[in-house]
Amino acid sequence: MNADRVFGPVVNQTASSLLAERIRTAILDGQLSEGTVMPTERELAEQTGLGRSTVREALRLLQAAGLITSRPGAKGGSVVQLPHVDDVVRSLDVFIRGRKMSFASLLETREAIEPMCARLAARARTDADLETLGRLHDRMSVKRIRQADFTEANAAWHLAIAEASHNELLSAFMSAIGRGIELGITQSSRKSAEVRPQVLHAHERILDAIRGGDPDAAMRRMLKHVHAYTEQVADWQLPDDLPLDDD
Amino acid sequence: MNADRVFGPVVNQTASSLLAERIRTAILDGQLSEGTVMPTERELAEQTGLGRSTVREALRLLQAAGLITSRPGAKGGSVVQLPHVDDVVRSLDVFIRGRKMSFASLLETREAIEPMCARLAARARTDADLETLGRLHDRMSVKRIRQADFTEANAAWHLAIAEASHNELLSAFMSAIGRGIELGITQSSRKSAEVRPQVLHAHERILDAIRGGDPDAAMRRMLKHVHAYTEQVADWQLPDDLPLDDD
DNA sequence: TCTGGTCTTTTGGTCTGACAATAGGTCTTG
DNA sequence: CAAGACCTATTGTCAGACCAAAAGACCAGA
Repeated sequence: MNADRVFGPVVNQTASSLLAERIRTAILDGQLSEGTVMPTERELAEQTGLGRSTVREALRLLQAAGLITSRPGAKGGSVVQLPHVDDVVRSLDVFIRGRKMSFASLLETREAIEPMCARLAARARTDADLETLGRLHDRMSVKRIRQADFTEANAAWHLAIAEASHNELLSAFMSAIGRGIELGITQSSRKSAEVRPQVLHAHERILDAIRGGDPDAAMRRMLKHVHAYTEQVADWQLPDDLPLDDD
Repeated sequence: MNADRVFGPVVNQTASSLLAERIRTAILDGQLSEGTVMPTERELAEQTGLGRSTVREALRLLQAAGLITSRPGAKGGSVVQLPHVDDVVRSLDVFIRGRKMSFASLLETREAIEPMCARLAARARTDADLETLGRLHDRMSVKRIRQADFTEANAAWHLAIAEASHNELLSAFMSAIGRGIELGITQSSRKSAEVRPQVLHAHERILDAIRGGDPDAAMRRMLKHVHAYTEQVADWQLPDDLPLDDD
């Protein structure tokens, strides 16, 4: 019998991370529900036998994960909360920027996610969703709109599609990559003004399918739309002068 | 003029979170590259004019985001590191579990992501990827395999597909939802043994397409596979007795 | 009665100084 | 020259103090 690699490395957790882990699992297992106010730091220190600063470091760990918020003052304290979309978006943003993920990877990911968003939106969209989408479409349709405004409204439109899917996970993914995509587009879109009519037309057709409750058409048209855009970007980036970053 | 709601809430950031934010942007902007050892806590305290405990809380905030690790001892200190896949997976896991996302949402998300993974894998797969996939497939093909082992190997196979796409973001997404999917499957798969031959056959056809470098076929077959599975699960859950959780 | 101050109390936020635990380097000694 | 003792720098933890903020009680004056 081979006895190599039987024992993994011993890590020696810190007290603060152990306490944070205990509280985290308590929250995720439902023992501490949203809105519950935790004991005061001094009480926690007493209960756990740790110092107050150690307890505070554990709370910072949880705060960074979006699982608690702390407020000073009477009736203050650390309040349990469910992780908000913003928290996961920030985490993904750090990952994307930290790993310097390529624009192409982001476009690939979008091409995977958005058609499904459109598909689900065609089923789950509410009247409020349709109203938001219509308003954003109008904002994009303004004649002689400035490029920055167009790009921003475009990003908002795509995000609104994701939210109309009423799948929190997919819309969180879209929020996370949307930022990077928008940034990449503004860097490589000096000639994108000429494709605006096509973009608007594609959006209209997608919106029609979603309004009409036709999941298959919505998905198909969205796939075509984002795929065309990906190809377009590849066209711009390959033949032209390559230095795109200008800040 | 209406003067209501002109002023939003004032937040009053803490010193520790401000410092953490400064360091975070320094890291993401590349001013602090991976492997850099930060100044000691006492130095940071002196440089910033803050107390050491405040500096430490800022470091815990960054540690939770996976941007630094700290080690005691001489030549120790806080070392800058890029966020690892595990960090973003943990964040997503907290989100999924905390928000109690439905099994259906996870399946929808998988249905969006995995076909694209298969598509990209058909282009980017290495020999090592193919070898891993083959080995996992063999593990699943063992006759009279126990259900738990089958489910686990199945999850590993799907994850390996995502990794073969060589798109870090997509494979991170798959890791994150894989856990929840596996859990949901074990809860609703008392009769899933009967579909094993179909699963194995679908996997073989997908693998063939990936080996042959046929992105369209790989994507199409994967879509069919996961979609069929989703329908299957819906069939199981609707007509049968509903109480599925047994722990 | 209502509005705005002022005090009190409770709580998180920060600072200081100390010691423990750890891990790398150095020196001693067989 | 190698094994172990010692040294030292650094994070981990603790205790105690004070500051800052927030909520409620109380009060004064229009």
